[in-house]
Amino acid sequence: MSKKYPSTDKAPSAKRDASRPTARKRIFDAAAELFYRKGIRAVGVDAIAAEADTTKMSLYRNFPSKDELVAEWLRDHDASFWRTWDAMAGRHLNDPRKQVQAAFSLLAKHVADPNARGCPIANAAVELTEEDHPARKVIEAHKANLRARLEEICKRMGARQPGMLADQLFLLMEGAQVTRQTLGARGPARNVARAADLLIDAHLKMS
Amino acid sequence: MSKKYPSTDKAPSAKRDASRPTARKRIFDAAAELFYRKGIRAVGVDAIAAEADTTKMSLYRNFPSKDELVAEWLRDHDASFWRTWDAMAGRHLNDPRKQVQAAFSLLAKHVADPNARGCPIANAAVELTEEDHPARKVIEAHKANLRARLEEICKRMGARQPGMLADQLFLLMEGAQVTRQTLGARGPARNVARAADLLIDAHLKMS
DNA sequence: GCAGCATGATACTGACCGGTAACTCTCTTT
DNA sequence: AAAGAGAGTTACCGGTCAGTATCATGCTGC
Repeated sequence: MSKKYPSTDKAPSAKRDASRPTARKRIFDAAAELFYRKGIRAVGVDAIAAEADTTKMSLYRNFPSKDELVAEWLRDHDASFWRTWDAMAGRHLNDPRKQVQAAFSLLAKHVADPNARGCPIANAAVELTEEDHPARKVIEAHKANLRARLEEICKRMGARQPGMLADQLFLLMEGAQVTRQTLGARGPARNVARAADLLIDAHLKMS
Repeated sequence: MSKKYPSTDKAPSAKRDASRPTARKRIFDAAAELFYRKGIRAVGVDAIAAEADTTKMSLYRNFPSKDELVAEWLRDHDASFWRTWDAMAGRHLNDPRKQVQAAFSLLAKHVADPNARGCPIANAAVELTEEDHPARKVIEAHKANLRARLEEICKRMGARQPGMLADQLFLLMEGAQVTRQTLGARGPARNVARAADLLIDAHLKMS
């Protein structure tokens, strides 16, 4: 068995198929799925290539290194995160309170997903400890941006201490994502939206 | 060079020294430090042995496998966590509110430590995704225990919905630990104790 | 028809992974 | 004095890690 198919056999084919995504896309999608589900360090480039139904060579033709592939995955997640966020914000343009509630509602829905394993960017922060890893600046920029947008909304809600409220809402968000991975979908993460409401009320009553 | 020291050379020595900790202890301490600082998967058994100033063989004489060493490290952390917790609780035996405040004060102090990198048990939950990893039951037991103790205190504080308040305080704790790793010691984690106070006040006013 | 390009296949490097075998040394206990 | 236990040393195992070289294949635009 396995004698590198003599020429009589039909060629391996399945080469060019208009409906088939490019090797780059298949690799990227496979990497995203495996990194998220199993963790970054737990997934090797061979496993990614196999899952993408291609070879390591195609991976290295399309991405300079595994580390850069990881960074690219996180950049992609960052972009899609903000697309979702902006769409949500656009639906409640003049109601900052509704914006926060919608954000926490999205979070609650994500955390309830049976396949959820927290925030890929926060998880990467835990796994990738080298200071010069290309993913680190993506991580810091994303979280700083989220924190800034929260503060902006808190200001528009009229909070007396918008920075502090933003910090506290941020902690709830991050806590829900990581708790998903220890106590599951039916754990404390369920109550994250109600906690946010309570904190907002408390801050607005300070005015 | 390196010709397995002819008998003329003094023996490698440095063998038995009463003041020197046992190989087991040195290995355990080195593993704890490296796992916490660099991450579990980022640290190999060779690195642990080298840091402990011994060899891999001594590691495997004292621990059945790396996975078990990891689990043992987390069990040790769990035990010392509860020793600290119980000491704290003992200082405020009849004042549950002071107990929560003391717990969050300890958390705030830890998060401010320049070498802190979050909760080792929560970090392990992010890194170790295999369901049958021996560390997983340590993780789940520890976090479930923490959640239960919080609820007990919330009951004694007279909260109308002690389970919900416990969930929300739990989210703040976990959020502070993970945020330490993305936005640093001067990030949102600074305000975790004040958030807890606000949530408790809000819940107690429901009565 | 032909050039260019994306893809595939196979084999390889050197380093590291977790884990083991076999032997020596030294100190402690009896 | 003998025996045993703890520890150190060296060498090794098969497997996987990230990353590369080389050659063949097929599709597409000119």
